[in-house]
Amino acid sequence: MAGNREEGIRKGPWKAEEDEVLINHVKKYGPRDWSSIRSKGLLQRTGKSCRLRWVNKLRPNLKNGCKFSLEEERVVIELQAQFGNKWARIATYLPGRTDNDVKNFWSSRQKRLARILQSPPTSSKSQKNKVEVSSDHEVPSFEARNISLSSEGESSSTALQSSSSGIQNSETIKMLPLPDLVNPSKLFNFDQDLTHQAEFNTTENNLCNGSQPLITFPPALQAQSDLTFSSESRDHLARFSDPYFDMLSSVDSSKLGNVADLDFGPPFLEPPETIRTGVVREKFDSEPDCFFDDFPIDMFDHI
DNA sequence: AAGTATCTCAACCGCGCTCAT
DNA sequence: AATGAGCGCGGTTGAGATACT
Repeated sequence: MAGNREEGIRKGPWKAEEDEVLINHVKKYGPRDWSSIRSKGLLQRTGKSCRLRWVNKLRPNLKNGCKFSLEEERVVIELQAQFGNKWARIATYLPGRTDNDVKNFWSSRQKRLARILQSPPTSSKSQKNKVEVSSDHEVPSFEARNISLSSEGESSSTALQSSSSGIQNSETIKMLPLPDLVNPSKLFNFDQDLTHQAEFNTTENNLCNGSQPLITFPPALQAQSDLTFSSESRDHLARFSDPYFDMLSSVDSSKLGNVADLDFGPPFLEPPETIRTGVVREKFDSEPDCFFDDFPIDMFDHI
């Protein structure tokens, strides 16, 4: 009876003895014929389970228990934007990482982002960044406890920074309609959307011409919101849209305490004037644990 | 110190593809 | 050509660890 056959299958955490049997099998026959392990009576595990265990845990040269480096994060972000959720493919670019590792990394990153966008303000400190809404959509407040600053910024990031610093006050920026941001299906590609659907015009004309929007979105996204921001707000928006500016990952707070000494790479080598001299940098030094606290209040007034 | 929230990781499940029969 | 087994992949879940209040 099939039920009896299924009953013999072990599930759950692997024991050391099972690992040993699996390793011996691979030594003998190579990483294949997974189903034969059970049919030979070596293990009461499905072939699938055996393969998974080997690929994710027992395979040589795995970086088990080792957090993703900034470089690895950068690669994942870049390749995810390029390939989508092709974790196995992305993992091939990261020696020692499995598709499961990449998948877990991305998943927790997205969860953090989702929570940041959805969680209500919990303190008087975060109240100042509370989003005022006039629509009937439920709108998240913006709060983040951690930021991560990739040391691998690219020229696009630098371009964004310098672009932003050139914007004059009261320019109009087309933004992704908020309801789409709140929609979970969109939410999980939020940073990707901003990064890849927005086109940032960095021409000299636009840097100097305050009447033109510097951030333009594809026509499909331009329909709804015309938002007006101060130049400071736009600086932050540009950082938001930088694929290598990962505000969501943890960073050593002790290092942030002396942020001036850190090497942030290109995005921070030429920070916008507001960051170099203004209140943003000052706050950043003193209160590194709340990214959105750095945003001027006016930036969300129109959402 | 205790309770709660969040994160990380390992493992399972279902689907689809490939290949042998 | 049809079928089924084996495999690979992406999505999801749950347990334990850690951080926060």
